[in-house]
Amino acid sequence: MPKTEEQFRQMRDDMRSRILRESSLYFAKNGFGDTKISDLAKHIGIGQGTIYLYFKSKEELFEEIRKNADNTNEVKLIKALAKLPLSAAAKIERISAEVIKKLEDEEYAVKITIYTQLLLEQDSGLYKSEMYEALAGIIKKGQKEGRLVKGDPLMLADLYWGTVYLYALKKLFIKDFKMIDKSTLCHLLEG
Amino acid sequence: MPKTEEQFRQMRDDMRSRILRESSLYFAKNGFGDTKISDLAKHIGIGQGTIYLYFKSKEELFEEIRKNADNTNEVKLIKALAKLPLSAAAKIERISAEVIKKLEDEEYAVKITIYTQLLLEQDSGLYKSEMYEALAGIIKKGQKEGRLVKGDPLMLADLYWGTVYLYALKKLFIKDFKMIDKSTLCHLLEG
Amino acid sequence: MPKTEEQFRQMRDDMRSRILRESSLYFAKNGFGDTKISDLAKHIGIGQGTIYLYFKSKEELFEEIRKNADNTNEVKLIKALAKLPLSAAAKIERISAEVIKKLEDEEYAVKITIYTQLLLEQDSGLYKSEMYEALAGIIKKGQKEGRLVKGDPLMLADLYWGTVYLYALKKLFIKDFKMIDKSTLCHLLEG
Amino acid sequence: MPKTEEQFRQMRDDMRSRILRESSLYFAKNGFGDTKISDLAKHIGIGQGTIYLYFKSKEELFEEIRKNADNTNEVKLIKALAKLPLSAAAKIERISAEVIKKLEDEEYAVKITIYTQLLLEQDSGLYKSEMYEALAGIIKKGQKEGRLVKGDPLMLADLYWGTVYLYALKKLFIKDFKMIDKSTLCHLLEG
DNA sequence: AATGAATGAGTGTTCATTCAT
DNA sequence: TATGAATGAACACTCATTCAT
Repeated sequence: MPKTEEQFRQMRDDMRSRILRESSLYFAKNGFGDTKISDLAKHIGIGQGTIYLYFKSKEELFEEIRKNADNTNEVKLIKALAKLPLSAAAKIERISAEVIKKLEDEEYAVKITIYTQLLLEQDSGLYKSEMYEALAGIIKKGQKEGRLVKGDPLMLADLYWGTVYLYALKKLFIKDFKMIDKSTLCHLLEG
Repeated sequence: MPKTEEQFRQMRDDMRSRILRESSLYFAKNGFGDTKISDLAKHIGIGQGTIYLYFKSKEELFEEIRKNADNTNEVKLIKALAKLPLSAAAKIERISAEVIKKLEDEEYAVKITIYTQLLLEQDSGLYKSEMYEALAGIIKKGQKEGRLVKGDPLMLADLYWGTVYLYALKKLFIKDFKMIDKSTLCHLLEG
Repeated sequence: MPKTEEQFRQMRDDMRSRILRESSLYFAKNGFGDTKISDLAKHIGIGQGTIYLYFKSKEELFEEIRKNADNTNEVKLIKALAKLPLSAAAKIERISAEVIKKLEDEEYAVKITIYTQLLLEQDSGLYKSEMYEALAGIIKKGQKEGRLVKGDPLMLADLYWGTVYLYALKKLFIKDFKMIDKSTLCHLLEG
Repeated sequence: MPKTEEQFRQMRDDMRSRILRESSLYFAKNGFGDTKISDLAKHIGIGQGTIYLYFKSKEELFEEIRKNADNTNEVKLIKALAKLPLSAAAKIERISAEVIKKLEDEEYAVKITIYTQLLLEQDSGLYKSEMYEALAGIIKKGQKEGRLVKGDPLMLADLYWGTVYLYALKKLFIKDFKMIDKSTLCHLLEG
């Protein structure tokens, strides 16, 4: 037994992450029903059986992917930003720059895609998400400062994140697409 | 039961339309792979076999739906509008008003959804669509008039229609959602 | 809809019974793990899918078969017999005649087989079965009458039914086997 | 680690025997199809791969077990006994005492179980077994001596060994079961 | 024409077997 | 030699499609 417990754990975690990562891309592009386990396994480059060593079923794998598609980092970023002594417009510029940069990474696009689709499927409305509310807070302040467009802050936040979702979709589906530029993204909220 | 030839034709056409209409909603919400014929039939309120009296296969039904999801009317509207002696801004306002009104109808939302997803799946890029090009034409003129935002007209058209797609999705998925208002939609293109 | 509700129910019940009957024979001969659904379906002469219209899973089908393998009729017979004004030896002769006659039917042999294997798998011992206890009651009386062999009545009942199980097995597995004759079966309990 | 050739051989033989012993118990209880190699390995307390160092396949392991379930010793015992100047009844008593004593050992019960099931699965009938024939020979003589029950000697031998199989099964499946006593076992054949 | 029970090709899942360590 | 993670052939199960009514 030349492997230490630690190395062993590492290998298992690596494989699990790999499956999650590759699967989320595949599911995001093809949907649940149109994704065959056999194709998925081939795409990842492992045997079908291997998937079942890490996940009980296709269903469970899918649920795990959805669970991982949280927005904790975005929320933290926005909340931290909100406290800084900057104009709302400047904050929105920072957020936009960050988001556009992150969208270069396909994994991030997948995360945005899955997260947004989750929100759509809960018919509770999109407005209960912390990410939306945090941005709405900044927008509200910006409107008082007079530099942002008028309108319900939550609806504007919704439009903003919706647009981000739009470009995440394009990232995933369209080869050689052109990313929205920062000024256009900011313009959604700016007067 | 001496029904006329005409009545027969009418009944067949009615059923065919009904299946197409209800199916397109179902496919738009659930995707192709996640839609079972048995569920679909139950949703429509007919037997599974009945679907096969009107369509050769699930695939053909889906293709028919995609074929119907054209944008001929939008293109006509925009092209007609383009020729009128109005400012680009006014034209965009007219288009926006029209689109927002049409989106009250779920069927229209389905059409927009399916059409956009079709474009996404062709990785040729979204920019070959006549609908996009027609709008881009108006934007180009508007930019010369100086009233619209700067930027590649085609990309701005893409943003515009993408946003429309976004609210079509919301219409389909979210009970009691609030539609984007005209001024916000116009603001996407206006300075 | 030319079928009445009643006819429809009848057809469903018939198919369900047919699957249960044929499956129990197949499972009894081959065991659960060695029985393939595809073989089973072929054996019954129906499609694989049909089995799943009536039973959720292979497991559930198996459980249903076990549930049906009760011994209610035997217990009733023995209890009724117990009350009659006959000698224990005569009663045992009647039971033996009945059992040997029933064993001509393969279905009965299957029932006995499955029932006995159920008892074996509960490691509670075989002695909690009503069928064993009812026979033990008759044996006890017979021992007082002096015509039966000595020994723990419950253990003798166990030997008796065990022997019946043995010949049920032979019925299922051996082509052209010779059934035990009544006098030999009775001799197990008679002095 | 300078182990001698002999020590190596010994270790290999020990492991092989251990796998055979534990597997035969497992197969006897669960059947071939219901026994998973992974469960079997866990039960034995070795890795799955280890089994394949000693046996080519699950099938071969099973065949090896069946091969070992011969009755050479019983046949020898009975044949030796047959020649002795004893009454048939005495011989049967000796056989019964021996069998009951051996059945204290679970391994012996496994052997009987597998051997009998082998006979059942050949639908050639149980009567071609040397063990059955050897006992039938003694029974035949006993009937002439007038001390044994009447009936076809081979069928009586069959009943006798079947009963032994019955108690082997109980030994394997039922915790705290009570073994048949010698007089009851002998009574099967005695008048 | 309309139905839904029946079918079997296709997909999800298991498990005997291999192989890197 | 011993291990158990990885594999893919084989099996359980689903669902698009057919067909008897």
